[in-house]
Amino acid sequence: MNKRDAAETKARILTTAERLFSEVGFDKARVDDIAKEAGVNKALIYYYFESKDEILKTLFSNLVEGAKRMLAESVEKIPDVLNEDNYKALFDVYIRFIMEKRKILKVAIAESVKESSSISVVMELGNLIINAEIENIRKACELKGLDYPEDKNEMLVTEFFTGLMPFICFALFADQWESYYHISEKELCGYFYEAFRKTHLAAHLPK
Amino acid sequence: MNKRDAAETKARILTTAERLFSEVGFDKARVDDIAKEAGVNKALIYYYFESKDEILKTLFSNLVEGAKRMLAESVEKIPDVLNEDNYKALFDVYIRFIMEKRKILKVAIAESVKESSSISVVMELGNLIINAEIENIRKACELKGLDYPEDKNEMLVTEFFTGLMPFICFALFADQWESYYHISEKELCGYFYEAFRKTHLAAHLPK
Amino acid sequence: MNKRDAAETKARILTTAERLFSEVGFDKARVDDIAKEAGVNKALIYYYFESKDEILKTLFSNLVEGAKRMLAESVEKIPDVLNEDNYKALFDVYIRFIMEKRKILKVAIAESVKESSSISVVMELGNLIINAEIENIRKACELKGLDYPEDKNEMLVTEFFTGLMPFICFALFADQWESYYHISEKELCGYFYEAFRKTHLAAHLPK
Amino acid sequence: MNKRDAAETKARILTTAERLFSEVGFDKARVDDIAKEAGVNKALIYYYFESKDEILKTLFSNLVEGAKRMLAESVEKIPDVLNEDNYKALFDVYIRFIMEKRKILKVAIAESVKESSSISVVMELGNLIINAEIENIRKACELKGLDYPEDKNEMLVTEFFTGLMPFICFALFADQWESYYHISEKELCGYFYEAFRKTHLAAHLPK
DNA sequence: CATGAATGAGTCTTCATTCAT
DNA sequence: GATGAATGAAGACTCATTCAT
Repeated sequence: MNKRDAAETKARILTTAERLFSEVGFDKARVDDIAKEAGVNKALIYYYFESKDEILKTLFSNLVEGAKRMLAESVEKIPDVLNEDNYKALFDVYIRFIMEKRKILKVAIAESVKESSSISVVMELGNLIINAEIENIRKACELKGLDYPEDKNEMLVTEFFTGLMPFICFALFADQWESYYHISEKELCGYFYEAFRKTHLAAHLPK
Repeated sequence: MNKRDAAETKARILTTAERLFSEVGFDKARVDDIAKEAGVNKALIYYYFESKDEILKTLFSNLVEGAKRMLAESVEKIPDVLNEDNYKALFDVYIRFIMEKRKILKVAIAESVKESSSISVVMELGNLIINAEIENIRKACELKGLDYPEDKNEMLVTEFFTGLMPFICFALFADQWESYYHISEKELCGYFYEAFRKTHLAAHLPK
Repeated sequence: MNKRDAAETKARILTTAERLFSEVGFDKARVDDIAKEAGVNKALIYYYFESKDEILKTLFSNLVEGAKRMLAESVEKIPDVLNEDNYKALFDVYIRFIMEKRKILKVAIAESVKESSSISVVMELGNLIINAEIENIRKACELKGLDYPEDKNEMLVTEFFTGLMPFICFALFADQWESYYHISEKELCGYFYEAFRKTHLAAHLPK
Repeated sequence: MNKRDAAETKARILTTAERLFSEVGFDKARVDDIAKEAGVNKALIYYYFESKDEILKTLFSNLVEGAKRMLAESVEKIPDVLNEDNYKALFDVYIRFIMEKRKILKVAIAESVKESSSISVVMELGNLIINAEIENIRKACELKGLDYPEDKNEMLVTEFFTGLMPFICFALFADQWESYYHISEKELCGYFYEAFRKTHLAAHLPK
């Protein structure tokens, strides 16, 4: 096999692992099943990864890298986030990102909640995103000549718990919500934007 | 041993299981360890519970029962939730509940995120709480002679994703937050109230 | 099962492990096979022993204990070892001990030769035996009014490499020798005593 | 690569395997590690050797060939072994050989002790050496006009268990002995010669 | 109620060996 | 000769659960 194929094989292992981890949880996912469903020999998994743990770490660091890329792109494209159209554009970028990563996000939440995970991915990822967001807001305020809220801590808390977390929870529970309340993803997403706009955006706008 | 002790033993098993489940996750928690740390013989656990799964189910249904009790009490004590003082009182009730149950909530989230859990506890619990909340708001609007928002779906989405989820995530990540950002639980809680008030309450109040 | 049986089970595991370790070597011996041949469930082995390694350690410490007991008894029963009849009696005690322990001795040698084994059992066991032997000689010299050899190091070397090692190697290779040179164990043992007497005892006797 | 390099590669594999086998034992030594430490691709090992077993066999047959060479040379150079100076010279030849081969000797002993090894290297090597030795003695007796001991079996036993085995055990345990009793290799070797001379040579000399 | 002993079905990981290029 | 990728067959250890007393 040439390098192209080798990379593809490794990627297939990662994708399969991600799916299985999210479906049954990291601990219950069997390396045997990853191998079977990825169509590779089990030992090959250990040729590419040191352990089941390392697969997870790789997935997590891919997630963080993805977030960094997403943030860099969005900061470039969307200038004034306090303008409502732009806000919607940013919302869409986030939603797309979060829905694309929903599988690994489920795993990230489940694992981050455990005591062992010293610095959990969720904290790492969260810190990244809320700081970017705060920077967005700072720049928008500057642009608009608005007062920039001075309390960094309060901003962090606001962005994390009432900004980011609703998003992540949306990724976590959108599908269950849809079947529980018999509503389509599109509708749900619409409602969610409304809810988010009225609560989170509102808090950022000048009264 | 008399019934007093038996009940106490069973409770000790549950408390220990809850702690271990939250510390390492349900799947990684070992019945052996529950036994050891609860100071009972492993076989005794199987005398009281059919299986490890049943322990979890018991914990989950205790959680739901607790939520029902909390909601019933709060509805009784706090009439107009759109009044800010009352809102703070309700916030405190919720925070106390959620922080008291943080351990089992971690497990609930981790398990609910899996595909297997057909009707996840989080959806069940969420449904309970957001409906109570909506009823609270309805009554407050009635009391105040305000227009009651007609779109039930939007309210549900709002309450779940921007109301309840921040709370639950607070329970999930408060401790990690504290050590990550070097801030005390009390301060964090203060910031969280501010954030919550500015986003969520704001959305409910007439402009 | 009562304590009698439990102890018996544990002993059966040890005996079977000892046999398998000596037959195929520690590394190639399978825990599965120990279980099967001891007639116990594999998991039970891990109920009694932490690991395959711990089984080996137990066997080794039993060997050392056995040696201590043997030495204590022989020192009590046999006073003047430089008297030839007594020397033969001591030889018989050693031969019996070494042949009884030949299985675990094979494992001990094979493992002690590896670099990992910081303080190898063979050194530990050897030290025990050669010091006892030196003490025997010292007492015999005293009894007889003979000069006691003053160089401790030379005595240690002599006892270890030309006293103990031939014995241990006898335990290691007696069976192979018998089939290679078509000679019975009894004959071989007779020749070995002669050889030992002429070399080792001779060196201790006054010229 | 030309033949020079190929031979050198093969030799490097053998040397590395010998070292690893002696350090951790044949069974625990991994072909992967041999490859890595020899700086060759793992598959290349299988180009030169049929299997891991064949590597060991090659090492063992090299050992036997080396022994034959050593014996042939010593028989040529050293005529009367019962003369003490010559005896010392022979001792030195043996010691040099045995110390040079100590690594593979450790493996040989560890493997020979197992039941599987039908005709163990140690028996083969031993037979070679003790027969040469007996022939040495026979010639020396003839030369000196001494009676040559008639019992072949007793001679074999003597040479093997009290002559060869102390030497081999010296190779096996010299390093452990040095660190255990805090003594240099040179000192140890001196003591060993004394011990050997007083026990083994003594038995061969006319009283 | 309580316990020490026992078990079946996993579950991760390893490793000698081979294949394709 | 040389190599990266791939594989089958194990192997140590685990764990929820049950049994006998």
